[in-house]
Order: sequence, then structure tokens, then C-alpha cells
Amino acid sequence: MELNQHAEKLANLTFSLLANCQEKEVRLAEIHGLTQAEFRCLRLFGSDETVNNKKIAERMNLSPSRLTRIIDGLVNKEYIIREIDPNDRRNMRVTLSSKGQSLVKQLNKAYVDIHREILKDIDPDQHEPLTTALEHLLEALEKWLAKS
Amino acid sequence: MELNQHAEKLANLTFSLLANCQEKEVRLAEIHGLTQAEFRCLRLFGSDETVNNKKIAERMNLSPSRLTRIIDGLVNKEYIIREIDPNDRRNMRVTLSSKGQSLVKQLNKAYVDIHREILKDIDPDQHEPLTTALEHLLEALEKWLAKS
DNA sequence: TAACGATTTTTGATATGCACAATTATTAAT
DNA sequence: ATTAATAATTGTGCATATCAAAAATCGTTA
Repeated sequence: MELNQHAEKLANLTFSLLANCQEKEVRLAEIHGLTQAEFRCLRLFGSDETVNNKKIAERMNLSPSRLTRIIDGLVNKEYIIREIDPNDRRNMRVTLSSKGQSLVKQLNKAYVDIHREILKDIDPDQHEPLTTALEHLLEALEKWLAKS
Repeated sequence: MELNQHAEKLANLTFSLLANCQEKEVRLAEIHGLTQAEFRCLRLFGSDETVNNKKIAERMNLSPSRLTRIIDGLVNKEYIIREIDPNDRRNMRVTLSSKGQSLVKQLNKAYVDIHREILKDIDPDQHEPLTTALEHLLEALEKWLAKS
């Protein structure tokens, strides 16, 4: 059966890709003197967004208490600003500092650069099918996760 | 520029795929009562293979000391057997027990099953381009990691 | 308006994941 | 025969993460 062979190949590929992508994230975080958690947290910021602790925790799939400490680190390093939300003083308004904004932009740029480098090694005719296929893969994966 | 747009899209896709694949691994490990590390370790065993501590550590990209403890766990749960290599008594011969072998087979089967399910949601004409494109992506990623 | 319950964050305690350095056992080399 | 090299383990320390409890604030309702 063709389907089985493709499934097997796909299983091995996503397994290897996962490991390599993780390694890539570690390297990138290191380069910028951030812990992995801090790196991931910054990556999840839209460049001019303001959110509260809990929202970030949900995005990162971590507990709010964990987030408090990650943000502590980022505040210490002066990448983000944390202030009490005047509308609801229980909330914290978490925003990128200007230093943070430029880093996020730089990170995003580097992230895209890497993938541009990668694409250079792939036949341009395959760029379109690659991205659309990956979109489908992601969609299907999300569906699988949702139902289990 | 087309290339830039594709690079940007690809960057976002791999970012999301990474998160989802991680979540998938967590779920699978949980289902079988294993920690993520134990799960990954078992996944890396050929079903009738015998290797030593160090080799596994290299495969998993972890320190030998970490591996000692992961294997401790798997020995306790009776999935693998650890014995001194008679040819070189410094080495440990690590092998799957029969219980371990059947679990690994089951895990591999489940892993492939998931990806078959995922492929069912994707147009069969796209299966071939998807896997070859992913192969290229992986190759390019490995190359990038190697040179930095 | 005073009191109660719900919500957001923080803090303290605790558990796990992981690497590094030191230690032990063994082998290979001079 | 002694020394150097190698494999695994153990001790230690830091990063990661959760949970429970506490503190502050808000909304509701008696």
C-alpha cells in the first residue's frame, strides 16, 4: 500500500524535523543571550502588542506562575515593561520596550533569513507545493490534537 | 519578491508545526505512561538492536549521565535490559526486553497510524510532493545546523 | 455599603530535566 | 608496570515547570 509507505516516511520525517527544529531554537536563543523560555516568550510578541500575564501563559501553554518568572527575567534584561492595568488593577499590562521591539524585529528577521537560506537549497518550483502541503499538514495535525 | 514571502510563510509554518509536534509527542508519551525522554529513547531503538549508553546519548543529543538515569527508569519499568558487555567490561549492553520489543512495535505502529490519519486529510496527489519537499527541508536544515 | 465569591498575579515549596565535574572500573599503550 | 584513555555512574547545581496558598482587586448581591 502506497499510503502506508508515505505514512511511515512522514512519521520519520516529522520525528527528525522536530529534533532539528528544537536544536535550531536552542542555537538562536543562545546567540542572543536568552534562555529558551525567554526566547520563546519574545517570539510570541507581536511587535506593538499589549497583553496580560495569563494570555501569554495560555499562548505558551505554561502556568501563569511560570510566566511571572520568565517575564521577571525579561524585565530585568529590560526587554519588556510590566505595569498595572489601570482599567483592571488585577491585570498586568505587558509590553515590549523599545529595546525589546528592535530585538523582536531582529529575531523575526533572522528567523525568516534562515528559512530563505533553506529555500535557496530547494528547487523554486517546489516552494509553492511545499508551503501549501505544510499548511495542510499543520491543519490536519491540529485536527488530530483537537479530537484526542 | 516571491522568495521572501515564501520564506516568511515557511518560518511561521515551522514555528507552528514545532509546537504542535511537541504537543503530539507529549500526548503519545502520556498515553503509554512514559516520560517524554523515555518515550524518545524507546523510539530510537531498532527492535532487536544492542547498543551502549554512549551511542544512545549521541543519538538523543544528551549527556551520557542523563542517559544513565533515563535507562534506569526504563530498566525499572522492565522495558530494557542492561548488562555488562563481556568483550569490554567498561561498556553496557543495552537491549530491549520482550516487553520492550512489543511496546516499541506498538509505539511505531501508533506513530505511523497517526500520520496515516493525517494523510487521509490531504489530497493523495500531494502525498508525494509533501514527503519529498519535507526531505529537502530536513536536509537543508541539517546543513544549516552543521555550518553554525 | 458591606460582605462574599471570582479572578489575576505573585510567592513558596516541590519535582523533574539536564549538564558538568569528580569518581570508579576497565582497557590500551609505551 | 605504570600511565593514559575511555565508559559509566554519582554528586551537585541550575533551569524548568507545577501546584497550593496568599494578596489585591473586581463584580455582585443581600
